[in-house]
Amino acid sequence: MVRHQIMVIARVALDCPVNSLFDYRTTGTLPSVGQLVVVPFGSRRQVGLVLEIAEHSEIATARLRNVESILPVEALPVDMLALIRFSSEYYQCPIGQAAFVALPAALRRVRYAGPAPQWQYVLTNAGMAVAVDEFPARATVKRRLFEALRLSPALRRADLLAISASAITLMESWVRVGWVEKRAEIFPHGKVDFTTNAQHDLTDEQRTAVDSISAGFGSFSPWLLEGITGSGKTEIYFRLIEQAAGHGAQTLLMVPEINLTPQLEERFRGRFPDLRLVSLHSNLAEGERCTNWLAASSGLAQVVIGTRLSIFTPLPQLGLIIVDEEQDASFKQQDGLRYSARDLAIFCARQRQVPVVLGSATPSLETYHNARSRRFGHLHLSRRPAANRASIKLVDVRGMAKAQSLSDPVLQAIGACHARGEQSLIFLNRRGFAPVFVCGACGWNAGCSRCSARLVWHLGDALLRCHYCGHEERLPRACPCCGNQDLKGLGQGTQRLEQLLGERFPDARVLRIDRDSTRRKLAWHIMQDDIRQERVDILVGTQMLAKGHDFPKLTLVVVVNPDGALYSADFRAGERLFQQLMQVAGRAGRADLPGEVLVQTQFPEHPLYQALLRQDYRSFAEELLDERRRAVFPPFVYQALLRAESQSESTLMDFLAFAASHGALGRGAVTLYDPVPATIAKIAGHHRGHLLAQSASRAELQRFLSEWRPLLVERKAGRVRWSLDVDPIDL
DNA sequence: AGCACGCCGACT
DNA sequence: GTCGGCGTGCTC
Repeated sequence: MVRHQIMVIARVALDCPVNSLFDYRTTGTLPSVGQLVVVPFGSRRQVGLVLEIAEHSEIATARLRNVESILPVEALPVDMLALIRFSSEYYQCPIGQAAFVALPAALRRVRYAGPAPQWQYVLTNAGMAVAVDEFPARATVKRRLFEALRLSPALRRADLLAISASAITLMESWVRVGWVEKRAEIFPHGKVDFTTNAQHDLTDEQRTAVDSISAGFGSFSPWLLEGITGSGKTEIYFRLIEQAAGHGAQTLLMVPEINLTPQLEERFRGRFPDLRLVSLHSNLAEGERCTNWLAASSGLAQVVIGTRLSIFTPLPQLGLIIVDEEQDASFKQQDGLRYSARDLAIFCARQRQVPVVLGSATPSLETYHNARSRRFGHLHLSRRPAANRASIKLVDVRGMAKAQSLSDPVLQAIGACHARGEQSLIFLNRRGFAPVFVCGACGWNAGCSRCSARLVWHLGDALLRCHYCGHEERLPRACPCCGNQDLKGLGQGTQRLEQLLGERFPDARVLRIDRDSTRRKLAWHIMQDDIRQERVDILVGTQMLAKGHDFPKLTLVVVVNPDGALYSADFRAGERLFQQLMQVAGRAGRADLPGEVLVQTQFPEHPLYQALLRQDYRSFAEELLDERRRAVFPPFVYQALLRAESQSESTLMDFLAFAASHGALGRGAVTLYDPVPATIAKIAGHHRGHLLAQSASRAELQRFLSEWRPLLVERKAGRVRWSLDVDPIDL
């Protein structure tokens, strides 16, 4: 008698850009949904995620191959699988690629054998007996490392790297001589910090916020927590986390920048040395990230601090999600699975029935609108006490000679600040010496041959550099167009400001901080230390100085001509400018010193600046919302952007025209606009273009996209790289 | 994404 | 005559 053999099929998501699962036969131990398996795929073996178990397959039996093995990791819980499915559908990304955004790289290795221990270094009794003076005075790394060991109960790999790249080798040699013991532990104990550990009383507003949010523990409740720098948001987070942990619940705290996690982590550990905290961000070593992820997914970690990717951490006891600086653009992934971690946080909170807190001084209009229309609760923290709040002033530079980049009032303020022995920060979002290099005779200006962008003059090695493709060329001596030798740089870059300030204030120590000056490994780290140790008087820098860094002696912030954004093509430019200016203003005068912010502008009467003067984001946000409602822009409409690029302009335009010809799929509920060239129409020889789809209904837009995308995938005519960006934040 | 198969230019 | 360019198509 022929026994009918029941076949069990595992349907597996694999990291390849095909929006379907792959069927495999199973032998031996049956994998379960959510488990990671090793499967043969083409000529390779790959790790896949089992998403379904079935008894039949559409694929001919002869073509089916076997699941090779099951990785020694717990299966992903169903809510994580649901999140993966949702983000794949919503962001129009193949399921396999969505699945693997979630996993630490170590778990994607076919050879994964189990969790690697995470080492911590602790001084032994023998080590304690060593005096720092036994090291030669010039052995600075040795001294610093040893000092760090004595001051801290335990050092992790990451701590060592922060001290020096060679610290690990050094530490291992101390392990061998018996000064240091190496332990495998996941949760380092915080060094108790009595300054932050002091239980300061909450203000009434803070108390209200904590009580309102914690009343919603155990149910979905979204909150906007609005409050400027220094208004005490972090304290509210801490109290909530403490309460959640008290109930045995885990908290996910998301922050925008990798650089800010160690700072917050330190502070948190100091405050709650006994809470088990892990951090998750892409700067962690592969092993460490995996360990931390496992600690979170096992429920062991009570708190996870991380960047956007931490939204994909399975948290079995999740009780609270906090998104700090929710308006920050870094919560939106800009390639592959183009997710918004903030929006997914709201999805997760609903799915898991937990509160989600969106904290911001200057909320995104999307969030602000949600709060205003009562979909979100709205909590407000007043400004910090007037005594140490930065005052903002506008400096009208209309009619000022163009060449003069810093106005007299600004120079005076910098001088006065320096005279008081305090630090100032000059903020200019332009690297290099001069952004335009022109011929005085014929008007020729240096452009990039591969991009539709101007070359920027950089001092030092006397180069013209393209900020988009990295192309560099020598500074020409004569105009390549007319031979004239009268070539000059127009406009201001950070290098030119640095030079100017150096000449103007010869006794001040000027430090420039931008991507160029911090390119070297650890350079930025060292510079931050120099600033804190007051070895610097005047800082000149770009964006990167705006965020989070707390320099107590910094009391003056100057913003040089940020007017460009006022009349930008991007409808979000104004919103972003205000947010950025408030953020920069937050750098001035913390601690006990009053701060001052000067904004040099040609449009002092512009409503944005007028609202800024009053430090009144709300009235400005109201105005912007009104504008958006009238112009039918987000958040009153939903958008998806098709981004495409090709070496051939005509191939690009053909593709976009093809894409644009399917407007009928929208059934009248979706508008497809005409294809347009991107702001920078060509980068590194690739022409770039966009096509915007828009609808008043999120569901209609989704339905449209799910029918539209397969048509675009099908079409193969010429080399076009393209992607869909759902809820784009820059057009 | 990789990787293999498949048809057209410059080389030992 | 081949080596190799990347165009196209497939992976259960």
